[in-house]
Amino acid sequence: MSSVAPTPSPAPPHPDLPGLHEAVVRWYGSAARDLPWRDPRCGPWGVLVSEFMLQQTPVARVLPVWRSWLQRWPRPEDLAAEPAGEAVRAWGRLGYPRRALRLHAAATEIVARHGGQVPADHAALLALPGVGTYTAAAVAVFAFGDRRTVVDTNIRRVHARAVSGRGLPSRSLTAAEARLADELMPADDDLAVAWNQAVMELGALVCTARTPRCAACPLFGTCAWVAAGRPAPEETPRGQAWHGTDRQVRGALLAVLRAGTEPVPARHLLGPVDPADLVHLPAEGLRALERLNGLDAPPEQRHRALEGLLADGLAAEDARGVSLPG
DNA sequence: CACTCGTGGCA
DNA sequence: TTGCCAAGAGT
Repeated sequence: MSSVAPTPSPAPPHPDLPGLHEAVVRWYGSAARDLPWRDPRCGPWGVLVSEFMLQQTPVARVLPVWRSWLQRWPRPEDLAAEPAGEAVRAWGRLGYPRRALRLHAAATEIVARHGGQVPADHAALLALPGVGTYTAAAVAVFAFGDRRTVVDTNIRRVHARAVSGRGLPSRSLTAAEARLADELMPADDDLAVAWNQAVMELGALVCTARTPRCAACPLFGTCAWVAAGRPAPEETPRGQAWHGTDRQVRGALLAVLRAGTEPVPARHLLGPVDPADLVHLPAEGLRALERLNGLDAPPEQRHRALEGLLADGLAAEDARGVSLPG
């Protein structure tokens, strides 16, 4: 037996995993926010709705919309029973309104294929429109208590700093990162759920992107990034263009469509609009039109933005009767 | 993999 | 004031 080559033992991801788990979960117990979708009585539908809304959107802006949404549509079948346009309108100013369309489509599919109940099965969750890697894992863990690795932007940042000693994670998720996240997971089911939730909260409240509050961090003493002298990030994230792009125009068009209670002719959206020509719109719609008129984007850009909206699934009836010219 | 898709608060 | 950033998904 002495001739057998020694099996290379994989390097441990962290010198003291139990200590790491204990420190972060304990911190969560004293510092976590009291969010309604964390209430055990919330249910899978409330969790699913929250995860859709929280995609690229801060908690503070989600809270009021989430409350009114669940009050109006307490079950998937309640949402599925209404036109997708109502979902877009109720989405308000959360941004990325395609999420509203996909949430409506997900509710429809939950009714059609899962008896109106949010599926507990991870593969079934992943198959729902608008549900990707993160959201499927989050719902499986936070709504159904699965032991599954959750990786979001907060968790990636905590891992990158506290464990890997880097200023920020890379732009896109690497295989090494995913493997590290797996290796850091507690073996115990309940502790794994708490770990996922706690690391995410730590990234959201303390280990923030721009000005981390290291003095308040439970990992300050063991953080690899602090130990390395808090080196600057290796790659800086790319900016998100807005001014002068059709993205800006798209937002203005959406504001008009949301506010309108009557069908809005497409020609009113494509060029400068005389508000006197649209007296049937409520005040909010008029203000949105004034904003649209104030944009410096050329008419061609407005055409492309409107066509982009329609291509995204804002069909005529969904968007209160918008029709293309001609 | 790089790119796009809204919106608003804050450093 | 301007740019960064936020519980991603789909292509």
